[in-house]
Amino acid sequence: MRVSRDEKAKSRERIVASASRRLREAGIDGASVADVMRDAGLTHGGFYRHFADKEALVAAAIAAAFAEFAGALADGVAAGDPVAASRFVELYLSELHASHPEHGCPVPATAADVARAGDVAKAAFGAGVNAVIDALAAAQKGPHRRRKAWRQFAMLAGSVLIARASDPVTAAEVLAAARAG
Amino acid sequence: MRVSRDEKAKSRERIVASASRRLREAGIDGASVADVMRDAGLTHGGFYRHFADKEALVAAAIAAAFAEFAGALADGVAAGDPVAASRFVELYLSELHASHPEHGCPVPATAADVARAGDVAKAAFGAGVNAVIDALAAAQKGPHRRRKAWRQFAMLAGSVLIARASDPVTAAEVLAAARAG
DNA sequence: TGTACATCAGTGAACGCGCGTTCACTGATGTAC
DNA sequence: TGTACATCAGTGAACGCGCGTTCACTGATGTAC
Repeated sequence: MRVSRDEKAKSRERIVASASRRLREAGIDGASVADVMRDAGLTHGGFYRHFADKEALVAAAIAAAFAEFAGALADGVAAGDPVAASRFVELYLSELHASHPEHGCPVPATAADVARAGDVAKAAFGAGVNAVIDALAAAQKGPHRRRKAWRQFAMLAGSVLIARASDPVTAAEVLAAARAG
Repeated sequence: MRVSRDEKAKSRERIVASASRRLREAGIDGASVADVMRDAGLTHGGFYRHFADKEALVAAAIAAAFAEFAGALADGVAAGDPVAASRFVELYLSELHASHPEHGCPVPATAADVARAGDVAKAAFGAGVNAVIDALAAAQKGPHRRRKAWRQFAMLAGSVLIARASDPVTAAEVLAAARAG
């Protein structure tokens, strides 16, 4: 049942896309190899034709999640468009984003897991978050744009993180406070 | 081998303290019942004389972690002492805190896990984070103190979260940016 | 206060389960001539 | 271009392992008289 090189590349893409979703939704432990492969339309045994081990998949999935997120962000806030920037903040702090980690920012969804993972995953995460900051720094004004971008982004990610882990009343309060900033 | 009511209460305290440390260090899945009980000087079989299931332990451990953290914070920043408040920020953003989640703030350490847990854990988390905000709001100035406290705390927690999940260079950058804020 | 008995905190073996990973196998793809 | 053979993507069963939870048992504690 060997498939062509093209088919293999497409399989790999589906595996990584599936892992990137499941990772954000269920965490590293919750995204089992069998589940990820099933989502990709494959059985679990073939996994090791694509990745050396689960850690390699996690690193690829983190990179893919950031590429998707930072890519959309860079398109939106390109050239310092202030309307796009404020729309990004609004969307980031929305109930929709808070309740759908699987399609959202990788930072609140995966950072705690990555903090306990190996250097390969941390390198992928660091590169990804730097790309986000690059895009956000372009939308800042005045000096110290990059520092400002870090602080703003940390505030956004922290707010969504707290909202997701709290009861509904507290979740609404932290998101409203962040929107007012 | 029955022990006295006093001894049982002490056992429970040791179990919760051990769980609160392990939870922050290794996450919910990483803090196994057997490990927690071993840390408390007991064997795993007796666990169910203290808790209905692991979820109940997690909720108790979250409450304990916040009580320890918010208690220390409230002592420090009581009566709006500005020196204590700035020392809190400095300590929160320190390398020491970033590299020792097991003795640190429960938010960056446990929020992503709690977001995937049940309502009991979320209620404990929400109550805990509200206590932190109560203490921090007292140290803010001007109107909208509570909103400001939420934004500041989200920025702090987000920064430590990102630092822990990143390569060392990125980690140092995000903490430095937050300190400059 | 003393005695007899019921309670139950803690022990350690056992359970079913899902995990990451390995392996023999299949048969279409890719390659050498 | 056509043929013979090696490669290897994907399948599905199997592995060892650690997990949360259950259970029979022990013997000191707590209680009823």
